Amino acid sequence: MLISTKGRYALRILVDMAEHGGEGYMPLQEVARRQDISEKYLESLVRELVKAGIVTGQRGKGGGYRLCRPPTQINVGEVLRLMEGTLAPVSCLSEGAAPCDRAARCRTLGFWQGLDKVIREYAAGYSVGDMMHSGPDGDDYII
Amino acid sequence: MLISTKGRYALRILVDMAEHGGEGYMPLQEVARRQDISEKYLESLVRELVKAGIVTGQRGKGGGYRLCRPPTQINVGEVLRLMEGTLAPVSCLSEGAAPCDRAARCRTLGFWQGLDKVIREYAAGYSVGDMMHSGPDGDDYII
DNA sequence: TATTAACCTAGCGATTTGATATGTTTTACT
DNA sequence: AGTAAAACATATCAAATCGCTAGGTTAATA
Repeated sequence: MLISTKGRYALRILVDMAEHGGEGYMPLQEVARRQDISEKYLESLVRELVKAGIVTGQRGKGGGYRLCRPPTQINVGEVLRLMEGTLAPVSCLSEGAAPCDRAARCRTLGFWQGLDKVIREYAAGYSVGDMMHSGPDGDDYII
Repeated sequence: MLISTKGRYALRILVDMAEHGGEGYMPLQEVARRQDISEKYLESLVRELVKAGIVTGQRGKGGGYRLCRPPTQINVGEVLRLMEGTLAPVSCLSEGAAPCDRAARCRTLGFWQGLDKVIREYAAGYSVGDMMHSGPDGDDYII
């Protein structure tokens, strides 16, 4: 499985905030209730989004989180790479991985590089804004 | 990470056998030495390939394994799905996964379905035969 | 009969996953 | 001033998975 709950939940949080958040801050409790995910677990995920400058938090009563950018400016690949550490399908293509000493004569490397490319390109072409009015079967996804 | 050593090693075994195997059977020891992978670990992987009818084994002296089909007839997606259980990027798209009750209103599902599709289509277009004379950077991969 | 190699089963340390628990600090409202 | 709400922080943990290793048994050949 390429993507764990970290990446999946992070996207659901962001889309939820994009859909239901207005001008002000949205408490995580509301997101957790709507998305039916443990609030405490979401907290740990959102903290990463804060560190990365994707959302920002406001403490205290009336506080919560909100997106730092318009949803169309939040790229899905960026979010997934942040939450999962990498989007590479195999470890030898991870960012910062030690270069494999078999690389020059590896018969499978070309395949993995190609796969990595299609994944990265697909994700790069998708934003949180694209997801906002999306349903199953890509009914509004046009490349 | 989408693919573990199971999938990666299985492909290396198959390409190795395609390249170095002639008419007869090739002992796994040779593959392990050339590929620098523990023979015992390879055994457990090859057994799955045997069960799936991709390679066949011959016991005893002079025995070993050989491909059941020409390399161009062995699809990479098939091998990876076998070894990894699924090629789906997220659990809700795995073969035989319980359908998610949020599916109808899930904003992220369309994205995942699209990603699943590009991965499946890419892998479906690649065979072990394609890998045989391949190097890094997809120098011989043409869609 | 000895050797070779596939076949089989069990287990195991390390890591990751998916949380839960228990707080502390900041802010706004009354 | 006091209280409630919410972000922020740290530790812990059970379960699963990964990447092997160990120690055999069975079948075929020379």
